[in-house]
Amino acid sequence: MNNITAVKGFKDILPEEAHHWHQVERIVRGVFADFGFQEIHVPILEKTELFTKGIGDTTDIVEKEMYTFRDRGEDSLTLRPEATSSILRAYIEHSMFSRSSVTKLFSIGPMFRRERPQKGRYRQFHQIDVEVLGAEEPQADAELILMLVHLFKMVGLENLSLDINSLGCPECRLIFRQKVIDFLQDTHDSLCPDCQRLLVNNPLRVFDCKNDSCRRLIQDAPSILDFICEGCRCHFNQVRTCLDMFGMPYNLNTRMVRGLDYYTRTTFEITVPHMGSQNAVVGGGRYDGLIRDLGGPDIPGIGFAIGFERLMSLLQDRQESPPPPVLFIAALGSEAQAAAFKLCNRLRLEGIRVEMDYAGKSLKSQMKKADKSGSLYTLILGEREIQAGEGELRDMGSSKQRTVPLDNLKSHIVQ
RNA sequence: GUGGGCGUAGCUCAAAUGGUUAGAGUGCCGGGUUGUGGCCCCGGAGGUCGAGGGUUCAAGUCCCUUCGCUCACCCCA
Repeated sequence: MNNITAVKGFKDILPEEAHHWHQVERIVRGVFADFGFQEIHVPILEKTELFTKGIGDTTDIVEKEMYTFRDRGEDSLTLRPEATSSILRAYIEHSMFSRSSVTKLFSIGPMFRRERPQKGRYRQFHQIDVEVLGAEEPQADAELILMLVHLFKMVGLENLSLDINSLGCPECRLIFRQKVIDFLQDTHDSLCPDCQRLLVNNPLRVFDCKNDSCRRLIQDAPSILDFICEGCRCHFNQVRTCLDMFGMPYNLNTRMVRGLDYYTRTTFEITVPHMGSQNAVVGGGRYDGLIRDLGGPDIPGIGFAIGFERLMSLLQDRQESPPPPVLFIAALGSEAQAAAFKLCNRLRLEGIRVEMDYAGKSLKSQMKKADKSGSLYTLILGEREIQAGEGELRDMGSSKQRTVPLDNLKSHIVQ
């Protein structure tokens, strides 16, 4: 087998799976509509600069996971590793902030990260991305989380674990950052090599380490909530009050940090057990300085991304099959075949799902095919039936059969 | 980037210590049976045993190399 295969980590979504995706998308879009979100399509290719500025140039994503190349010797371009940067770029580029004070957007599409593929992790994967731009109020945070949980409920998932935290603003985070460095300095040598490196570049991410010995050290580390400024503390408390108002359970996880540098204040994550370290189905948070950093006005924002493949893997048990055809036409002989071909397509134009076999095989073979397709009815056409302008219509459920006129077939079919 | 597992038919897998023309189930194609289909029966097509090299009279099996897949670490959604 020396055939050309798909690129490593890039997956084909086969028809049955695509159908399941579509079902979930429909539900998701319905929820977004209820909450006043509008869809935006942005390109999958952007100037590299957008991501180094947005995500942060010391993050793993930017450092070693992006698909970056030169466009025929011109600009450095990158296949987007996440959607927020692109959406904000579009928001700024089209001055969408001047249309209304608050803009609610969603987008669904592929992202690209060159990591080693694994269960629940692909190099091309899909995200459902949601952004609220222009709302600083804690209500916006709570509302977004409410919608998220509602969304999961609507697709049939409940009792998932919601973690929330606040990362503070750049000012108070700087103070906390130093506290962490001070705290870990003494135990520096006991940290794993990765964390030793992180301590210099991005000390908060040491909290994310799965290494047991690092975790033990971190247990006694200071909590960020003890160091955030009055404004951030107040904001976060209001978010929590709102969540309580909705009766929404959550874990306060002061060790949760995010892998993208742009996050500020409220962050949240939905995880599911038994998914190893690929357990984050949703990640999100506030990014109040990002629009400004990308060259736009100083407008606050908050959003989240759902890992589509991970979401779908949780739904595996309750997937419906694509709808079967309503009618299968089995034709015998070339004359009947020709008539069936015409009839088949005429009915399709009238909005009925019809299938037939063009190969002109034996009746048995065609009946087998009809049965396999799961069609509700089968119409049997022979030369004799064509002459008479009628056909044998069989109800596949009851096995009852009757002769029906071809020009009025539709009225005999109960869809 | 690091580590483990696995590559035999479209799919799921067999083939004891190396030993004749590499098998089964399922799916596909055809035929028989049947109340024109489901169940059952018969037949057919489909494999360079991932690739390359080595050991041997003899390699799917042993050794080396390589490629691919997969799982975990890492990271993230």
